[in-house]
Amino acid sequence: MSERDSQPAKSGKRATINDVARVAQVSKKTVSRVINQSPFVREETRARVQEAIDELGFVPDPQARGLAFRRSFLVGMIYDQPSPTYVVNMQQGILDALKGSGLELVVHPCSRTSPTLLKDIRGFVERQRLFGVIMPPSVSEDETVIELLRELDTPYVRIASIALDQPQNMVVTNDWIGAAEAARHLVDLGHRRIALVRGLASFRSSVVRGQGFIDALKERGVDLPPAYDIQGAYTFDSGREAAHALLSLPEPPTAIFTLNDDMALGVMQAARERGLELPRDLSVVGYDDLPMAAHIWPNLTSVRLPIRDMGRMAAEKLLAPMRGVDPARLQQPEIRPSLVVRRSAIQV
Amino acid sequence: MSERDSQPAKSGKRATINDVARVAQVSKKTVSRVINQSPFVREETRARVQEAIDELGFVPDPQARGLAFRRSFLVGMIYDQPSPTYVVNMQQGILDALKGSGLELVVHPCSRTSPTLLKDIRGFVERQRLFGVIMPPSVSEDETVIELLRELDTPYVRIASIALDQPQNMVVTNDWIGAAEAARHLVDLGHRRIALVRGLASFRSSVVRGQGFIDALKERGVDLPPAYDIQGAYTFDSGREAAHALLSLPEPPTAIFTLNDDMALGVMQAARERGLELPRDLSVVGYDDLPMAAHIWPNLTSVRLPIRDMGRMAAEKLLAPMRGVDPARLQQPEIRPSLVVRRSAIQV
DNA sequence: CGGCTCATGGAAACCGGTGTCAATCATTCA
DNA sequence: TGAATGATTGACACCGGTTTCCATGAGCCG
Repeated sequence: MSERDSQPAKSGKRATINDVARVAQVSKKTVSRVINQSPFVREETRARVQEAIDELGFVPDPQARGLAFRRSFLVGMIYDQPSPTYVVNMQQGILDALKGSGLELVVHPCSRTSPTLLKDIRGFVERQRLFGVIMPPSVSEDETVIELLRELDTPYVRIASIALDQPQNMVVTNDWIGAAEAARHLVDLGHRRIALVRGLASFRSSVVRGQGFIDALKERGVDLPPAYDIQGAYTFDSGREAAHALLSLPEPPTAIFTLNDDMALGVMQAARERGLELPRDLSVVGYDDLPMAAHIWPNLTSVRLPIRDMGRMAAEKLLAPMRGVDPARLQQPEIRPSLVVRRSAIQV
Repeated sequence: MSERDSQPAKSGKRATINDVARVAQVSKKTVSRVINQSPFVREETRARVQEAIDELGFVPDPQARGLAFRRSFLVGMIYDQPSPTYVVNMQQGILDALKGSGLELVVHPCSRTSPTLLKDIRGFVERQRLFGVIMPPSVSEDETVIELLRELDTPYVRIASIALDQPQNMVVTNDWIGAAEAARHLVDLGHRRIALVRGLASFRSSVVRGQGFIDALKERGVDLPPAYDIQGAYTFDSGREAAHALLSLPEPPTAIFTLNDDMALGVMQAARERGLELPRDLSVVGYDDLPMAAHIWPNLTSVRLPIRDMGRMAAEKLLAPMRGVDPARLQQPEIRPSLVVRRSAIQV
């Protein structure tokens, strides 16, 4: 084990604001001003206080500060997203942005179908007096939850595939484009009989992605017959069933686009159950680009969303007021997914 | 959207302990006693106070309470585990146990190789005055971190594959058995040339699992020649390389056991790159039973660990003192993994 | 019936910061 | 030079709980 740092132990006791005040020969209120970057402190005084802070290794107690501010230094991530990869990457992104800010991330999974959803969230947010809340789909699309957060006067940022809210409260992913790219890719490979397996209709992403796919096909002069437009549920099994249905058609598709990777796996499974060889007999394109997409056989062509960056941006929006950032400058460009071409979709 | 509950809005303001005291006609100290379940309150009084609490919907402020207790109501999960599935499941388990306790979960990924590891953790734990910390491997195996937590006088629970600490601080998984089961399974299928791809040597699990595998083979009279014992790194690529090495041997194995599923995928990839057909030409068994194990082709036989339960147990150990549970009664049975038999390993 | 212990409840200080508002200081204007 | 003006700073109450210490009433014994 290599050598590691660690604080000089500070005599076992944490320094308080009073200690700093004594050392710097000022009142605790002035120390508080320095901590909170108040502009009403003479530079000379500020420097003296800062020196005392550094010398004592003083770090203000978040609980005491929070009590006085009537707001904690905790950011809540409320999610009902079932994909572990999505969740962990987003947590990472949020933590990237939170680093050094003194804020911490509290995770709070939930179920939109639970009858106690609102009570749970209210309890969580209100009790902890959260600094802010970040929500990915699909809970980000639940207006009753948003209404609750507004009532509780808690800042929030929603991540979703369409702008449901003011820019400072949204990180928008352009899922239309992602699906459109997939469509163009398949058409360019020569496919004409291309099927679509959608996700849960209750997810906006499913609608937006589906539309992007259909629009792009149309652009290229390809039609999506109703029989090729299947409603899935974002699960492996729903993908499998959809594929069996599609492949039983008198004129089965030569390519299938699924709105997430789990369903793509289900499609591949079904194809093999029917004795097809992949990718020769069927091209498949997924959405999400899970790590395993690159690890399965054949490697899955998929649409990648920069989840971690999305988490980071969401957290930055939450931090903006604290940092005095102009909200207008915050209107980051829309998140654009990119198609990662691998070997599951080939020339027809 | 169906009807949902939600508190009756309580006139916009949260009730404080003073409000409760006024309504119940007692001092705030008495209310405090009721909240903290002090035995020195007459039953009649306690009931009256409880009634007032319920009527007002009073919930004590964790920040104020924490300030007075000099300890927050936050549980930290510190991890360097790269598998999203593992992390999310463990978070779920911890939250299962925390539900209703008033504690929240704060996540804190870290890197054991970072030169600032200890400083980071110290800052996190000390600043937040964490109620406790839960650590899965491999950070749970880092004694410098444990030493730090002891110095900070912060309760912790370690999850690991061997008992590194006192029972109240440990959730132990019996990885020896999991690997042994895999070995027996392969031998029972008729395999004799069985190879092992280990994980990072810095993970205890890799050592324990490897030993379990070797011991069980020996039990069955099968030997593991050095050329069949490959050091991997728990990554897809390391599994792939290991398999290429193994399959280039003059006498290649007919089965490969990898100490996690990612490497199993790498092995499968390598096999296909060499034109082998799975599972006919090579049996593969993994460890972890990631969700995708059941979704890839051929379905991966793998060893499953009840990660969520492990997280729950860890959190319960942390809560035990608060609940006045006898630490002796806490010595839950060791966690036993189970082999999930699928189709990636077949009769030779 | 007085004295004493035990169980309870209350007043006030404290946890470690922040807000309010008035006092102090340095400059500038008349 | 005195007063006005604006920049700095500090005293004190307060955030919402807990703990310490003391007072009070009840029950018990001689």
